[in-house]
Amino acid sequence: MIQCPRGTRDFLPNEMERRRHYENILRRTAGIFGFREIATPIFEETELFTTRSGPNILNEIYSFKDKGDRDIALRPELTAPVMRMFVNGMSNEPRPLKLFYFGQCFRYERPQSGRYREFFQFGAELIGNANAETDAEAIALAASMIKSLGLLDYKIRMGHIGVLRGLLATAGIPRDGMAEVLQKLDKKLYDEARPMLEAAGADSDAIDLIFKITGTVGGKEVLDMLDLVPDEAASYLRELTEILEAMNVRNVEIDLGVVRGLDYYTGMVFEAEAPSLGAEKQICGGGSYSLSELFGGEKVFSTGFAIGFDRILLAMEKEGQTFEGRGVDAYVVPVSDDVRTDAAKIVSMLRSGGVSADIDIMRRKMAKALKHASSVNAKYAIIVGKNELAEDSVTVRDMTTGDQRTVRLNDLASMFN
RNA sequence: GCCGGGAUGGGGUAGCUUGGUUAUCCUAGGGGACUGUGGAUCCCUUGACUCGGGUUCAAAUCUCGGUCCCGGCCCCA
Repeated sequence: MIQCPRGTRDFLPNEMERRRHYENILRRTAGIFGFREIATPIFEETELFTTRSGPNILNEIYSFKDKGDRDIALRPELTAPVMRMFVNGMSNEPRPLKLFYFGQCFRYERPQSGRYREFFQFGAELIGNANAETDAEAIALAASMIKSLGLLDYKIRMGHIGVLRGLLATAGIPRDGMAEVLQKLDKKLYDEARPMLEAAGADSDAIDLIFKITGTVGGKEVLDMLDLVPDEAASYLRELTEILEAMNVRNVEIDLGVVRGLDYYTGMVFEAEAPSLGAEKQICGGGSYSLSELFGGEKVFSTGFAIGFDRILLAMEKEGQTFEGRGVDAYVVPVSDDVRTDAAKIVSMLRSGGVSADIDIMRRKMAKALKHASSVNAKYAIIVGKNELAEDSVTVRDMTTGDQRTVRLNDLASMFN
């Protein structure tokens, strides 16, 4: 038997219906915020991703030569493709551009809980400016999306990449040595970060300050600590916080230890996590960045984020949230073989009227057909028999209550509106 | 890349330690009992030992390797 390739999944009808349901909630929410959907190719020239993230990602992506000897890669994320699209064809559009996408991405990684080789991301990019309003809009959308799905246990943390970089630079940490330290600070592994900072020549006062600032998480009061390190980031975050409050986004914690893995983030960065997911708990990540110039365009500041759709669904499952699929509205049951043609006319009439309608095509006897209607969650069974047809009518059975009544064919479609 | 646990009909499982008849049970699918009324009951039926090698008279069971799944580490653009 042939299995799914490692790290991929089949989605059966029930699961697919559930996924579509939540996808559409996200689409609607993005639309409410004035974002418009786009789509880019599943595969791109490999160079797009190495330009963005460096040659090392080749180990982590699906890349290959096509028959024309082109270097091709399955997209591992969507920010780079969107920025490519922007540079190629949208750079003269009125700004800001507010774009969102939903699609699968591929990474060649060891699968585990909440991590697949084919996974789905829902994301948004706001292209055009680097200011607090832009960042607030992006965070507000992300927060609203998570909320609209109905996830209960999660938190959003917001920081500023400039604060930490500034602190580390002041402490004398060379730029190329920052990544490793930042990573430890992000996870709040101070015991591991301290020797690294000491080795780089930072004195203990500087280290204490770094730990204090990255270790405090909370509301606006956290910003007061920034007085210790005068920086434009402080006033920027104050402004951003104010706008978020005005937009009624109140569940965002300030955490100056938030670090995103990539260099191209320029200012605000944020993440959302669902604690129930354990190791792969991050469900959303983003920030403000500048990428377009890497792809040959002018330099334009953007803010974007991506939501891990599979993970957020997983988190909702862990919260015990269930999804009830919808069956058809009407299931047409011919009482006997000699009325099958009439039954076909009736199901066709219903469908023309926009009613989701199904019909027995297994040539089952009536009792079995009703049983089947029940097992596919039909709301009503439309029983087509000779007696009723003589009066241009059918019997409509409510499958939940068992109530039956006779309905004239002319009135049938309208009873579903 | 590293560590651990797994894989038995479509789904869920028993059997494995101690190799031995036709591989257990529940559920699901198809048909029937029921000639115009579902979810009940009964009967019939479909359908599985992850793959490959080894040990053995004999392997679901022991052994080695592959594949895939689950959990953790690393990483996470």
